[in-house]
Amino acid sequence: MNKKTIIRTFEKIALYMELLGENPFKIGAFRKAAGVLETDARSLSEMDDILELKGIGKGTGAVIIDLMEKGESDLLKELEEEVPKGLIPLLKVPGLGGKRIAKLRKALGIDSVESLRAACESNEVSKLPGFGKKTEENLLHEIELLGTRKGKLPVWQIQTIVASIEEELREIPEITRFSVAGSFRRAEEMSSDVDFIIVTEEPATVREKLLEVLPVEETVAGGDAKLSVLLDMTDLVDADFRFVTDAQFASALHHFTGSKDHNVKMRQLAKSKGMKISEYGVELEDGSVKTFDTEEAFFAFFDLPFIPPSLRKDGREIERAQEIAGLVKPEDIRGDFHMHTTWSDGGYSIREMVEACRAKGYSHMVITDHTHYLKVANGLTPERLREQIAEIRQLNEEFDDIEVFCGTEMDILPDGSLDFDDDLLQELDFVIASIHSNFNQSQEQIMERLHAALKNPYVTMIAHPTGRIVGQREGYNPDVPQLIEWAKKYDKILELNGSPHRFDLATDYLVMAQEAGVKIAINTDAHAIDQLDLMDIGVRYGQKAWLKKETVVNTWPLEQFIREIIRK
DNA sequence: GCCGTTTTCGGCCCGACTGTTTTCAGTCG
Repeated sequence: MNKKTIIRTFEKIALYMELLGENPFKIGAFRKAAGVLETDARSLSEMDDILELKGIGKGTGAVIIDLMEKGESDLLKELEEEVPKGLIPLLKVPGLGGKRIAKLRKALGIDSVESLRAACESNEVSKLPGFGKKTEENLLHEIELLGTRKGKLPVWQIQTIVASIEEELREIPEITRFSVAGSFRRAEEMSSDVDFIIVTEEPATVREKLLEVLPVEETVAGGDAKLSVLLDMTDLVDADFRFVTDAQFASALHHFTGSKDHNVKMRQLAKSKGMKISEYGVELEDGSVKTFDTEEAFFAFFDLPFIPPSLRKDGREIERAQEIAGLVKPEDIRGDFHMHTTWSDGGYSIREMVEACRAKGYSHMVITDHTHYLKVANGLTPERLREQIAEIRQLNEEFDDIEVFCGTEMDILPDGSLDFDDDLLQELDFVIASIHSNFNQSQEQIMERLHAALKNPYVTMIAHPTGRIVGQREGYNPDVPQLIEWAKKYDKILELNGSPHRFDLATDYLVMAQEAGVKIAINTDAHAIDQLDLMDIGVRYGQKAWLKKETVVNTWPLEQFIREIIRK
């Protein structure tokens, strides 16, 4: 028996109870119990007090005992016998929740999507109390759409969508200010929708203009407080716009940034002090509503530091609030150590990249073009690299406000050898090693390749260590705990590639790496000037792993960087 | 079902919108 099984059992029980239209708080109790086990870092064998945990009581405890003693849960078995499996997909139909499903089943014997479709078509549903013609039509419509609607979209796709919506919002004069909220603002890897907070005195006008300028496929809901639409932007995506007054902005932004669990925890905290949080402000004991100029002021009102959106997750961030001051912040970053130029597959010259980094106020940077194995990227031969080194050294003389270091992003070849000899590597300041080929090798082969790079005394860092593309490609499946152990042993940096396509290493691995005492570099891997701006989202992603400022080598002052990182 | 320095009963975050009602239930986020 392992923890995962217990968690899954709780979730299944909750699901079946939902289909039965059970008391939502009872359902919530099982979900909460699952969450308690999920967030506890210990393995099952390390938890001798599992029945004592807050959130585990008589009912949930009995399930755990059942699972431990018999390997199965009587409660779940009973539920599985009682509830037809065909009902489960019905929860995916928008507009259908546990109560309505239970009613449909009781009144009409609905036990699957198909039987619901038939009942709608023969107009039986609209005859039920609480249901009507419109509901029946909507259900039929949603059943048709079932499965065609896209699930969550990866952050890099959401980023493009957000940018194009923001362009439209800027053009509407009735909007005084706005902000994206929701999971994108929290730097989540995947989002199921996009949320915007809009300050306006004329919500109806703004709503009509939005419906005009956006590629609206369907209007889900529209009132004076919000507009919900389905947009057709390369993919179909749900978008929510909330209209608030200027005074309500900070509270609304906090509320619609979430996460849900974070909000619940904040509201419980307020409640314990006799106050009530809503998206419009904080209702005090005397019934008056206090609003805030900024989210900072909102948190300060509850004696909390500003909790960055990326950290707003399961509510535990509120208990860990005193750690936040020591975490890496975008403004701590002093340099970017992974970028490409026209020498390989980048779009801008070295000089243009340097100017762009100067404009960002960086004190140092590393140019890291590809190496000759990567022919598709016009990788540098040893000769061209030596020419590039000369050019960088000369260019560096021109600037006294930034230090430009010579680097490379060297391929680790399929046979485990490196693309350049040590003689050449030792002429460089900073050597990145990375895998761009033969992802389908066995884990042993992949690890041999990584080990070869880590053992090399001239290698500084492993870039995008797993090779994943968020929401699209798994990568080459390295044994990451082993990789972290080696990085520590050979004193190498592991990258958090801040490009939203990658976010590599992922959060859980970053936590492991930091705990192991491994240094992390957050880089943009920019192939163009504007991509240098990805540092911001990269850092915010890193905050999800509670990366401390000192863990992230990009925050180190130039002198420390030279002393501890640059090869002489 | 779980919880409790006001509690072992009565709460459990809060509000918008839709469609059904004729004041509100259900769903959603």
